[in-house]
Amino acid sequence: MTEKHSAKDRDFKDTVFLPKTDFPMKAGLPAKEPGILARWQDMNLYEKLREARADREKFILHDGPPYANGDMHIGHALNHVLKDMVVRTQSLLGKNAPYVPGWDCHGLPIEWKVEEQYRKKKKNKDEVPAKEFRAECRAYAQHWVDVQREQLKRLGINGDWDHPYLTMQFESEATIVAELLKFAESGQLYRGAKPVMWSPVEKTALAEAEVEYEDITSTQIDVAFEITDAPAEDLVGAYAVIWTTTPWTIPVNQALAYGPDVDYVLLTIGDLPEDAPDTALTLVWRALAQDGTRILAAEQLVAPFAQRLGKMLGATPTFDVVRSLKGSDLAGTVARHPMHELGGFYAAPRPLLPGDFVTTESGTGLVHMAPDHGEDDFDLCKAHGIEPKFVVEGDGRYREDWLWLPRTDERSMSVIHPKFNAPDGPVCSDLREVGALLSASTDYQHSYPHSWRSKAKVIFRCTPQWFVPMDQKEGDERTLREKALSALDETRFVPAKGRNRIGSMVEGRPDWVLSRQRAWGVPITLFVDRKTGQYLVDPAVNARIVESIRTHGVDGWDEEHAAAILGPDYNLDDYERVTDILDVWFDSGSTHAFVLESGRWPDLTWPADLYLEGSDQHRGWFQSSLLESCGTRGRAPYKAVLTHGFTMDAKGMKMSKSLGNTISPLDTMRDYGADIIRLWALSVDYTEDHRIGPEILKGVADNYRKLRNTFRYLLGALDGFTEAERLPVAEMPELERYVLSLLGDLDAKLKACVDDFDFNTYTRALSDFCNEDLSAFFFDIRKDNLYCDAPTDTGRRAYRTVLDTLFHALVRYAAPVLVFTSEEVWGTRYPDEGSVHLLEWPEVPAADANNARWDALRDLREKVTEAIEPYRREKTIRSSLQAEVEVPASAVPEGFSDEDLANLFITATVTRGQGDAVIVKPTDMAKCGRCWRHLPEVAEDGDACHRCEAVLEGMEAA
RNA sequence: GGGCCGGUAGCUCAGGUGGUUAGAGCGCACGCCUGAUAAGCGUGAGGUCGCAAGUUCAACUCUUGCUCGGCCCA
Repeated sequence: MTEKHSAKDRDFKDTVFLPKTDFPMKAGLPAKEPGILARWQDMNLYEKLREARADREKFILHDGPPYANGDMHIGHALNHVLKDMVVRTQSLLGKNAPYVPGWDCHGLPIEWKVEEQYRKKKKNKDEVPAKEFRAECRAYAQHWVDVQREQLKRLGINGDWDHPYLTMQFESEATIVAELLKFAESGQLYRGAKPVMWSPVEKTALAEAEVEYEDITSTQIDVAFEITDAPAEDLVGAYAVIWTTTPWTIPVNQALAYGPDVDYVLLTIGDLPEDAPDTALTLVWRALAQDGTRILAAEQLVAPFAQRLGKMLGATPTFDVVRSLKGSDLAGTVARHPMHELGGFYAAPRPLLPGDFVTTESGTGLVHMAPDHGEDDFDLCKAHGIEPKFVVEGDGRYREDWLWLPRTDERSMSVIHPKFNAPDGPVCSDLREVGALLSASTDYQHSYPHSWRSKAKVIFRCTPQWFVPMDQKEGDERTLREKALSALDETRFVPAKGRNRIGSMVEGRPDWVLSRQRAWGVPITLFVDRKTGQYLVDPAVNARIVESIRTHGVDGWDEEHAAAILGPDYNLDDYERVTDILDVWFDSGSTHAFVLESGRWPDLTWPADLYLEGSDQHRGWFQSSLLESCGTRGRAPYKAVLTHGFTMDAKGMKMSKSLGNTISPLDTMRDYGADIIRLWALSVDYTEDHRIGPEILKGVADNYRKLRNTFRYLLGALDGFTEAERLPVAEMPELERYVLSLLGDLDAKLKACVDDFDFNTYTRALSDFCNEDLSAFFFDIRKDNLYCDAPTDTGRRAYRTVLDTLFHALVRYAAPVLVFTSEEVWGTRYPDEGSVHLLEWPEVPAADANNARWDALRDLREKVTEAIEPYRREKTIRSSLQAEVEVPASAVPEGFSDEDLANLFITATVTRGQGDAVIVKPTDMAKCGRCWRHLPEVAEDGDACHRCEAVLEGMEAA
């Protein structure tokens, strides 16, 4: 400190009231956040908040369970930050907003991982008892639940982490079974069939993800089906030609399909060219031509068909068009199976059915339908009352008693065996024998599904499955589909387009297939009467089923418990114990029952106020929950649904490990801190797909720093503030009241954002207010008062009172976003007052200010800074305090004095002129050594002005 | 291939029912301040509003096609 007392040389720095705070400019979040987290844990923040809001209105956000497999990824982070923001903002509004996180634990991916571990140990899954296998799946899921729980906690997600829900908890499993039995009791279950991907080698159904496509060469054949009946007479006796690459499906053909919009031609066979070789085939062909044989095929596909024939005949045959017809003209046409002479199944008529899936890309435009072995086939046949036959068994062989056999060695082969399908194999031979095989060659290259594990070919095969019907009228005369659709009308969707998306899915979806032929999941706990095929509905038995699951978990349905469950009134031998497990979507669709309704978490209530997940869940959880709840309770389990898009890389491309463009939230937390990820998630338009990348994160970090510095300034400027210093709003200068009114506007805007779940606007409004209204305007103008006015000065007291109000409002607004930083801010000022997260939405004092007048004032202020700029460029003026400014009198809003204007514009003087322009000139006045203002009373640069003189005297007296 | 959705400055986002030179914040460049200092203030440069047709006196805004990207299906 200088000892010189002459005003001229004195350094006044120590007499100026600079902001003072321990709050560091540099955040160091990665190091700091864990400590804050530990404090919350020690003080039981979640429980404290429950107690504090115990008697308040509730807001129930029901957590959709992520799959317990692998580390948290960016999608989890986004989803949970949004959920946390919802919960925290509702809590800030004073509501009781509990959050019980959950996990989805059953299902195939976990089975795979456990099997993978087996393979490493050279163990065979089939040799491990099911119970033991499930125990390992359970342990595997639990491991990842624990890992993800820690990662989500680290993100600052506030929830009941000590009591999460898991779909594999016995209580959950018991409720899932109870829900299933509700469907059973109300008759909303049936056993049907569906073609699934089936591996004859592994003798099991495969999921799409277990299948890989490989290029192979298959036999392709053209087969003639004789038309026996048709509305058009010239079709009768003609041959419909079909083409297939799976000859083995011909023995279960039940129909033909045509495209209603496809153009067909009825053809007669022309003579073969003279140079065609004389073979058995050509002789037959010439005879056909002689007889006037007519064939039917799609016009566009005649040429490739002729080429295939040409390869067989040695010369490409010609055709004469008898007439053209539209596919729709084929309605009502009936053909017969080439093997019709076998009688029975083969003697039945084969109708031609309209199929939208029929194209003219390959084949003949007529498709043979085996409902047992194709999805299109199955659906089309089902729609026309034709049922599958189930004649290919699990090992891929035709059933021994099937009419087409008897089995010989070659006929007992698996249908995927190349010899079975070969041109000289059993199917082709039989077709050739009856004159129906027009061509057969093993030269068709295409991609075909193979088992991911065994690399063997897979087939489509119908297997019995349990379904929930979508279109069966229930007790209230409405179908499940109708109930679901009307439930959607009563649900709020944010954004609104979500309704459209899930609505069209519910309208179009097929019956819900509940069964999976798997091990790790909740069993379909049904006893089926072996005689009638009906499942048993007995409340007493069902109660024992649920009890057994509650006691033993999913093992409670094992064979060892069956007799006890069934009880003395039934004979176990009369019943089939279903061993399928439930689709995991039924598990998660039941979370509303075992989480919200169960009473296991007393704070929770049914239905939920909100479900919040990614837009992929329109087909997933939103829908399974809707169907489950509509089927059992007649309404949706949620009042509102909020969806978010997906996170892409910096270029808008999907993230994938193979592209190497993934961003891990774990890395980001380590490098930047959780608050940065949170701010990112709440800054982007999460209702659509959005991006993340190094540049974006850098931008978020910059934005964070601006917010952090606003708080740092507030803390520093409020150093030593006491209640005694507070000034009533009515006594404040107009600028203070104007800023309070801006705060009121912000408050209203933020509240609206909370209601709309529009957190992007929320964070933007918050940050714009800090930057524009505070830092660049209010704080800048009042810097002089804060630094240089006497602590007792009314103006300074007014300013600090408003800063205090701002502090309390802003720290609350920021708390749901920057959960760690806001706690650090709060703790810096109030080290002993709990947590910022226990506080409620601030009361912002009403302040009157004519904002239109202030808007005009700020416009003028902008013109003034603009006008000063050229002088600063040429360095005639350095600080704006050196500028004397003349502004157009007409541009000044009423009620501001020249002195007001000089303060607001931070200039030496402001005067009014009659012109239109802002005129600037450098001041001649000397600069006060303390406050740096240029004032007439200052004789020499460095002297103190009157105001500062008085302040200095006051300080010396004290 | 089908359904739905999206493409506005380097980045993140605004732009009721079509109407003057398309906005903001950040970043960037330049300058000021050196008493919020790895901070604060100011000025400025950045956009053929994915592309192409069309409707219209007039289109970022409406229609169609294309393209790129996404989710869900096949």
